[in-house]
Amino acid sequence: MTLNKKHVPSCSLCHNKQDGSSIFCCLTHEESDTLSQSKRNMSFKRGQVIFSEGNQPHGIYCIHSGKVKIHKMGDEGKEQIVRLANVSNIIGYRSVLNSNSYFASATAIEDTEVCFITKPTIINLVRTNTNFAFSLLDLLSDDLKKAEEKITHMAQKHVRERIAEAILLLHEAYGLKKDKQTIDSNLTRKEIANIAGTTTETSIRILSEFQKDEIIELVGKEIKILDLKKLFRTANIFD
Amino acid sequence: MTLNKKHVPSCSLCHNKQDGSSIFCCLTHEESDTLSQSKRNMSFKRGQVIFSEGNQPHGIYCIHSGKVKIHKMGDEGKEQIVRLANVSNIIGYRSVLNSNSYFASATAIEDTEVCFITKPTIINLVRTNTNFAFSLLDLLSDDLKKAEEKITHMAQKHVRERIAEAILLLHEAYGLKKDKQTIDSNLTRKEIANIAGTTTETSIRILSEFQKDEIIELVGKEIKILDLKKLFRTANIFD
DNA sequence: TTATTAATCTGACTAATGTCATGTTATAAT
DNA sequence: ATTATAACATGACATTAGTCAGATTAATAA
Repeated sequence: MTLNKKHVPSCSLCHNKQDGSSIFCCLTHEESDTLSQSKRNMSFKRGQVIFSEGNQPHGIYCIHSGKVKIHKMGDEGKEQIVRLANVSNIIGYRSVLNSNSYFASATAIEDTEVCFITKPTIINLVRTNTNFAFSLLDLLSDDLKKAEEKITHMAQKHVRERIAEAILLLHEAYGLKKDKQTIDSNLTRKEIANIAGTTTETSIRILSEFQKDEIIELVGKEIKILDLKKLFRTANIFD
Repeated sequence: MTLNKKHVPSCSLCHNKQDGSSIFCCLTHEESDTLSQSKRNMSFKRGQVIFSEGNQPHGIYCIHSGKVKIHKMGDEGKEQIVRLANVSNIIGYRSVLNSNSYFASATAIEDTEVCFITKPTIINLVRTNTNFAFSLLDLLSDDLKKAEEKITHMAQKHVRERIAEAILLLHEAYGLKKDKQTIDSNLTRKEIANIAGTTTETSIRILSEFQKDEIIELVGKEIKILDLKKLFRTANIFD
């Protein structure tokens, strides 16, 4: 990890706030400026760990560029990916808010720049800006909803459905490349397996089944979505 | 469901706040009084639905007495139990906080009295009492932590481990009867299966395996814990 | 009380998915 | 460019857990 100040604009100018989905949208100019001054910029190469399960959190990370996976270690040392984070997402906030150690790790899945905001800064914003508190409540509620949905799916769906769902998650989290077909993510078959809760072999087998069924096309490790509707049907998701 | 005013004390006197774990502990006397005046008391018989997946939430429920299961419907109509709530727990807050419809249902698993607090009251408390906001953030963070832990376990553990974990959850959520051995819950084998994400038959089979292994004793539908350590080991949980 | 339904239990069988072995193809490092 | 390592791929087999059927017991309603 390297510290750097270049290229990262002040929070008030940050282009990642433009779409209105950031929790920092509700800040006043003044608050944004304070945030800018107190934050630190960090860079992580693909594969580098941003924070680690069991460690003590000292702040939250706002992804300025790049992609990150949030993952937990299972009993037999098998990784479970519990969330995928993209540009403008914040990570590590759960542990900051209830003063536990990190219960999951975050690893850059491509070169990533983050802004690190210290815990006191966040706590202070919650105290002084009610809208910020509501944004955080909203974010957590949404994560909880998704997590409990996933519990149900993990418990009840077959691997084939879960793999389809994993591809849909990739699609939702990282979108498509300029060709408007290829998923903009370089996750390995093993990592896809670790989202769906299965083995690498099964993940490989089912992905090539999907290819045979003309739902997706595999170009190296890249995945082209040929039939999104069929993919939804395969995942058994109707909404 | 029936409305009643009897037997339920004012919020400031509520014995369920005594242990300090309630999110309402941080309220001032004045706030507690306002809360008391605005709340409504409701009773539900065993099996009655408190709120239903898909409906619009208008407030949160604080359990004054009784026990409640929070459950979602899976694709094939199979129930998944995602949380268990006991006296002093609040339910239905997730949906209130991000204005979605309920994504899960709540059903009384024994006769239950709840206090219903309207959404505006809650929103107002978040606005005016920072500690209350932090309590909610803490609660949500904790639920999210548990949920993501469960995703990992659902994905990676065998049914035997998940059933053991389900019994530990019952133990944690509802504790033991006066004999200090019998779990204080009347869930059916099917419901235990619906916590662990398996079938009724498998749940029955594995429970009697546990009995043969002298981990538990089955007395009708009641479960006596004979060897808690062994149960933890069977669940593959070490903390 | 009796009838009805729901819950528990067991066995036999089947389907789903994990495991192991092995080979090939990318990717990264020297 | 060459080697080493990780990712991808496929087959054979083993194991786990689900399905189906049928019997018994407990709980509930008429």
